[in-house]
Amino acid sequence: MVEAPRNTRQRRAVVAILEDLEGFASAQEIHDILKRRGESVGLSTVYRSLQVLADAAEVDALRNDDGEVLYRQCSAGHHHHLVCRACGRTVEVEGPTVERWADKIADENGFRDVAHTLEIFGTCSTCPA
Amino acid sequence: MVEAPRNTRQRRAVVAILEDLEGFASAQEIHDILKRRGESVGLSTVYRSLQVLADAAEVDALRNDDGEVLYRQCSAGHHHHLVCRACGRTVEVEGPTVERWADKIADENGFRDVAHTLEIFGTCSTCPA
DNA sequence: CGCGATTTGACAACGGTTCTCATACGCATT
DNA sequence: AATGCGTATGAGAACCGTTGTCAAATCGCG
Repeated sequence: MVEAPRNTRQRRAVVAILEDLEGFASAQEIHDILKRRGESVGLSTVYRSLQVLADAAEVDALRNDDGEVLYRQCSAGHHHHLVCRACGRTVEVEGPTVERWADKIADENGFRDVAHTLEIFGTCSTCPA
Repeated sequence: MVEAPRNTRQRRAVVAILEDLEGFASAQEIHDILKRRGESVGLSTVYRSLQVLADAAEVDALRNDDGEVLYRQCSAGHHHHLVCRACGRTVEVEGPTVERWADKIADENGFRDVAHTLEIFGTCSTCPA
């Protein structure tokens, strides 16, 4: 049995931010927001909390073009994202057809332990060009 | 009119490696291969060459889970990749259905300038678990 | 409370990538 | 061939996101 994680002020604060945000944000952005709110949390702790949450599949993580990892509180189950490059606003999308297609392709080529990444990036209607 | 890039020994060497490789490789791997072959090229130059090639769409670039950028000489036209996590061996795949699906989703949500990333990762038949 | 194990945070370290700048060299022109 | 201009190169430093370190703080169970 794995130890339950402790309920610390810091972890609660990080989770609270994630609940407020509707889009993806980087660890450093979340760290900045916390600092601005006066609930300062060490940067290492922010990273650790996000890792734990990501491992527990309570948040989704993806990498932007710059190689930064972005986090977001997401609904359960397999889904993909339509992300605004400008503001981070995100729509969760599902594509059962795509899942099947990817698995079939991999199978046909003899690949095992298959996973796939699929993200759609664009500029959302409320952001300027 | 843009200046044509110069035809240097170094750039030729990098291109030659890419022609030999069948899978994705990182800049550092390519740098190592060059060193092993005795055609040493500075690491900065390898990075620069790959950037130039990627900008010219002569090579494809993608990020692995570790955040490293991998490069590969690819055929023209839009396609995706089935990549072996272990050895980098890569199969180019096309999914017209997926393209249409992604564009439709983005359109329905009012997103412009849409792009998408889609890679399938697995372990190929010649690599151990 | 009191104790032990976990968590925190300031800071160092790390790894991939980019920048700097003096030198080398491709290439068009004589 | 020799010249000159400007880009390319390379060694090393700098950068930046992220992870590791470790002593001090703190959670929560008894």
